Amino acid sequence: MNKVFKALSDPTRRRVLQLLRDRPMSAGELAEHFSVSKPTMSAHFAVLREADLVDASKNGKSVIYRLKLSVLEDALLAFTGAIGLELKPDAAPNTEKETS
Amino acid sequence: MNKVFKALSDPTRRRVLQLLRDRPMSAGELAEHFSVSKPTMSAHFAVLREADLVDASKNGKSVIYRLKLSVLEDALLAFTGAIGLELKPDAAPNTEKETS
DNA sequence: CATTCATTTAGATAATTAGCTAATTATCTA
DNA sequence: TAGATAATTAGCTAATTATCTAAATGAATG
Repeated sequence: MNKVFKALSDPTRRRVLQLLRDRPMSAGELAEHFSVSKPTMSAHFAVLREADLVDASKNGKSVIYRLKLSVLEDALLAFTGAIGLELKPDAAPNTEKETS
Repeated sequence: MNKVFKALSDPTRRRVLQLLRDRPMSAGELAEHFSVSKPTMSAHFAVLREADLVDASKNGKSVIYRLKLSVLEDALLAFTGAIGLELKPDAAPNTEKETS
């Protein structure tokens, strides 16, 4: 859980997660949304992978990142639960486009 | 919101919030729960104040810290909302002892 | 098979952070 | 008013972080 919160402490990384909410995206595609260098973005992706918040899979020349929503949800619920902030899952509709 | 997430990125500070969930506590009382020096704890309190996650009030020689649950809740809901993680407030039962 | 394209690794740097001890400030009490 | 007590500020260090450019890796394609 610590790694998740560390990962969330940077606005660039939070925004990456937000972008991945709609659909999986390649590293380069994600990087286009930010004004920092590719290697810097690559380092941010590594932090997100390390926290298990995203999944990376290679597709040809690209690396596709996917949001692991459940990991985020679990960490947030664990924390809010411990704090006495009873947010609870809302059988949450997922906005992502269907892959099937 | 960035300051809130920065504040939450340290386990000591998350634990402080957790302790304050039960009741307001003085700086010294809080510090007893940790194995770091008082000045270090004081710095952590400053970060939490800066993020508006706690309220500090002087009472004689002591400084009493209180959790500002709503600020935490707002930040978390703003983020989870943006991410498409529809946690929602649960009319949360507050464990804190009544002050009235 | 040499080139191009996508991404990551290496290596450097500046800024931030968490930690410490010592000193200061503010308040209470004998 | 002279301690004693609670907390913060000052000043320091070591570790981590976000950033960069240049180089390396891996995969597709002429």
